[in-house]
Amino acid sequence: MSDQDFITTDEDDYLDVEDNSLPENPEDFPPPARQTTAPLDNDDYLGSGGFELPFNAEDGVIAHLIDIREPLYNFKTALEKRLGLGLRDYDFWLQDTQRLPENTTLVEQCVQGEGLVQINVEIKTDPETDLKKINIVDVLKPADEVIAEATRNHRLAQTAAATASASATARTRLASVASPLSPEDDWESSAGKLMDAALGSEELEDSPLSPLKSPTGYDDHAASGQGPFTRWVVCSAFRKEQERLNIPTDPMDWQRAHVSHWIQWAQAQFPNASIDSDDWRLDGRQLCSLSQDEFKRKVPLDPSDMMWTHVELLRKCKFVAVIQKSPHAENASTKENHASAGAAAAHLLEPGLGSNGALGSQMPRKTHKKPPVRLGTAKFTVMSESALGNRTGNNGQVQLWQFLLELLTEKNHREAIHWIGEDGEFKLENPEIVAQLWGTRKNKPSMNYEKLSRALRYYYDGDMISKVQGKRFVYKFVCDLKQLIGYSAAELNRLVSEAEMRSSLNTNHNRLVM
DNA sequence: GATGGCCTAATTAGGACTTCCGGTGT
DNA sequence: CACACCGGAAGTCCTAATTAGGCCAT
Repeated sequence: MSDQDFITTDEDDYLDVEDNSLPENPEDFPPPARQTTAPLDNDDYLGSGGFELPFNAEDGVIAHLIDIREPLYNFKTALEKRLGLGLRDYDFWLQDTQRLPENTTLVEQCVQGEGLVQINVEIKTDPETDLKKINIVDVLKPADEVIAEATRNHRLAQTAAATASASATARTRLASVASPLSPEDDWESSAGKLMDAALGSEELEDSPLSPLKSPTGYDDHAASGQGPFTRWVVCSAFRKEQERLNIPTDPMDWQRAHVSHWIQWAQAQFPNASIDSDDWRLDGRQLCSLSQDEFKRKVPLDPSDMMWTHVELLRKCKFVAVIQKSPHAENASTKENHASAGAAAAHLLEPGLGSNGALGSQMPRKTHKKPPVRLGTAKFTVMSESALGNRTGNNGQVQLWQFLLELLTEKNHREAIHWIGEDGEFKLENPEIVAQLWGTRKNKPSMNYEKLSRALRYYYDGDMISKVQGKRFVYKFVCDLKQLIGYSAAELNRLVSEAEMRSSLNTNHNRLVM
């Protein structure tokens, strides 16, 4: 692994489709360990078990560098040393959902590769269950320079400890980027992340949907689309090919011909990797069970493990990912495409293009010559390619349709706005509440439904949202949500309904227990 | 002194609304 | 008559791209 940006594990609040599946709302999400976190200092040095990173007092998250091949009990020991606490009664939890045996390693928890990763944890006692948890909220792949600096600081600290006093500290100043790894990239949760990504809310820190944030500054980079790491995006071109050729979403179900088709595509996509298609006469099952060693034998030359990462995303997340091009490259490619004949249609399929290509061109607006609908910068790492913003306009700013989608994927806003049926229709059950929420998000306190509806009417000329005639407060997403964010309206509706149902069941269960 | 590279600040362009308002339909 | 809805017009806010100017090295 190198400076690669995997699917971030945080902020799965819209669609955590895993076992609990669905959008966990802010109030459902375990709060930062502020109240229950043991008092911590910021003295950083520690001996074995990794390197310390700054403790984020703001949200109670402790960042720590550790070799992912080390068993978790080593990490616990390191934490005990660092915090001066006994953590014997504490168990490791992954994002509050899955308990991890401490004799296992992160590698066993689906984090592939080797070397140092940054683990963000919170020490807490679950107020409901009284379980004592070392809750892993994030596993991040630090940039090389972060590791180098941590190592350097570690050595400095050791020297200081040896020469000065036992209290010598080496304060690491690691405000640089880290690349999130996913410790549990099953398909559904990843898909949920795609959803998050596509929604692309920019208000990472302020958003109530963002209970977690990286103490490393990753998010800033992610939000700005810059930073020394790679963004992976779902390749919409391949997705269309999949649909056209009936290639199953799950690579496990691929036949040899599908794998063959994919590897030929990959050859073009990863020209620097030594891919010999003859080595890939496999079916999907074989592909998915490929070990890293076997992969390396097939692809001995794989700069920055790009191809390997791609394969991992394919196997674990069930999507074909490509590297997001830089805005400049993106723009250049857009220009090239526009310059070429038939570009308008062709560039929709071209990887790395901004959504203006995919969406905007379809959505002219009367009052503006240019396409009205564009996604802002996504706060997440893996996103639907077509959902990426371009380099102009409101990049980084949430758009109304995104915001509405966001609300529509949260069960706790169903009283204000909810899906109707399976065709993308939705109703503002309480338009003024929705308007207020929108106004809050945009820092427009005087926002009301009248103004919000005007903004919605600007969408009518495009292919994003239309009005459902004759139904009060009912609008409809007329765009291809499946293509855009990976979920159709029907699926979103179903998922949110399920989440709500589960939530009410849990509530009832808790009532019974109490 | 001329040229080129780099950096930074100012300007410009454009997108996505926001605000206001007159009008229509139910 | 109330209210949802429509759409024109002007303005605001934001981001990204472009341009201008200063500094420095060659």
